[in-house]
Amino acid sequence: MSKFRILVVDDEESLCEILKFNLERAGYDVTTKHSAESALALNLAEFDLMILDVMMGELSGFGLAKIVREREDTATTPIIFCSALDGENDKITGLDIGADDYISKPFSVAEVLARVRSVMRRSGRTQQTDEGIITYNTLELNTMRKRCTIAGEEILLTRKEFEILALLLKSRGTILSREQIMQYAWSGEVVLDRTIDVNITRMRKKLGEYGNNIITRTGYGYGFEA
Amino acid sequence: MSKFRILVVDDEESLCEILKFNLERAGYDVTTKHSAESALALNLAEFDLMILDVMMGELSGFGLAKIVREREDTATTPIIFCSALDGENDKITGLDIGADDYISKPFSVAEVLARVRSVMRRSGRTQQTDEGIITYNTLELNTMRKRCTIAGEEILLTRKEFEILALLLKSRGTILSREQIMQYAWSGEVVLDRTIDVNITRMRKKLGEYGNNIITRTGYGYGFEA
DNA sequence: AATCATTGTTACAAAATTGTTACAAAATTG
DNA sequence: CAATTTTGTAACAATTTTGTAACAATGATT
Repeated sequence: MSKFRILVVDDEESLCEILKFNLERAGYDVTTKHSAESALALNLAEFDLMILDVMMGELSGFGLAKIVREREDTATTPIIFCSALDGENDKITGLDIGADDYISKPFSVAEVLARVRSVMRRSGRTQQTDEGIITYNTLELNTMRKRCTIAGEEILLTRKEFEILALLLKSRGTILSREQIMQYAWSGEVVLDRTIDVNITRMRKKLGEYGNNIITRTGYGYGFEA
Repeated sequence: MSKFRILVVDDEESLCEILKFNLERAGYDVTTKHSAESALALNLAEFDLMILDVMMGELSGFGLAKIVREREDTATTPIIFCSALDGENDKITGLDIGADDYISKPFSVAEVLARVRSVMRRSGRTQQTDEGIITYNTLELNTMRKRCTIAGEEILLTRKEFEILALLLKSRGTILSREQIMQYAWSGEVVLDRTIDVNITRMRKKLGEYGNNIITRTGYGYGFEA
């Protein structure tokens, strides 16, 4: 399993450690640096996401970000900025979004994780099928091995369940009609609508918390949402 | 065609930097100012869009907006307000002045980009959907997700409500007869006229302020207006 | 064959939605 | 302004849609 690699650049050492600890626990591969300059010594192209402090030594987070953007091999790497609290910046906290994002200190671990997930989702990196792996947070579907894991723990899904989940995850954010789901997971074979419902129910149970991510839009169908 | 020029006026320096960084990356030409007074020193007519903070020093964003509206050469420049206050009163004042959009802090970069795109679309008189998303100010209908949001906040619409609203928004500015609405949202199925009225009522309630945009033309039908 | 996991179907309960009606309010018309 | 038409909307009823347990059918495995 290829983990997502995150680079954290912040001059506050303790903050780096906290982020590293928590992000690693969430299944990410984390590298920390305490200055923009030392970060530049790394092969930046290998990171999937960067979390940069805005206020840092000579070269600020923005400065580093500009360099990252200019390099062809890192031009599209998502960046999350964070900056120290100064009262006014307090206003900018909260919200979960995508693309490049902004977090102001102090922030909660949950907040950072939410941002990271969100950015990952937006950038489509979670969908890269390099190795046929689809992930959402700690939920992982390996389409080659036909295996599903949550935080490394294997969840035994049956074939139909796996196919449906794979489709829902790949189409994350869109509501799929039962027709569409049937077309994909049953390859055109015709079964009753209710069969899909039943399979959804069975899957939700197995997925625990993640089961709640499978949403129902009455009258339309099902979808997978954050 | 030259780049789209955006003026950002906000006393929060870090926020300006973030907006500038991201908007520039999105291909816009961005100028930032930290007070309404310093913004007035610029040739305002050269901007295609302004993003103004409401709360700022002596001359507020509203004050600046009024001046912009009064000047003949900037009277039609689109304005997006942002503010930490999200009271209804603020919102109304802003929209009365002729703001094209309103974002309340905290907001995400993605949100701002979405609004900017939306304003550009409208000013370019190309109303319509990109990627199945229909917007009007902060009201957004995502036809893939079958989701309706107002300033990012989800509004739960039922299927019929969603279909009707989608039709009204797509046909913004035209009055649609109940026949037409029925044809679209009920796919030809026949129900009483009054059923549409009831669905309109239900929707208006859910949409809060935007409910007022759904207008009644006695004897004709309904429409969505600015 | 016996056992087991998977899958589809069915039936019923629960939830959500939609439609209808009745009366009040508003708009229009004579 | 009174009469009439049209619309707003609360309340209720009907219908549709979904959740899910239970069971049956299928096919794989021992």
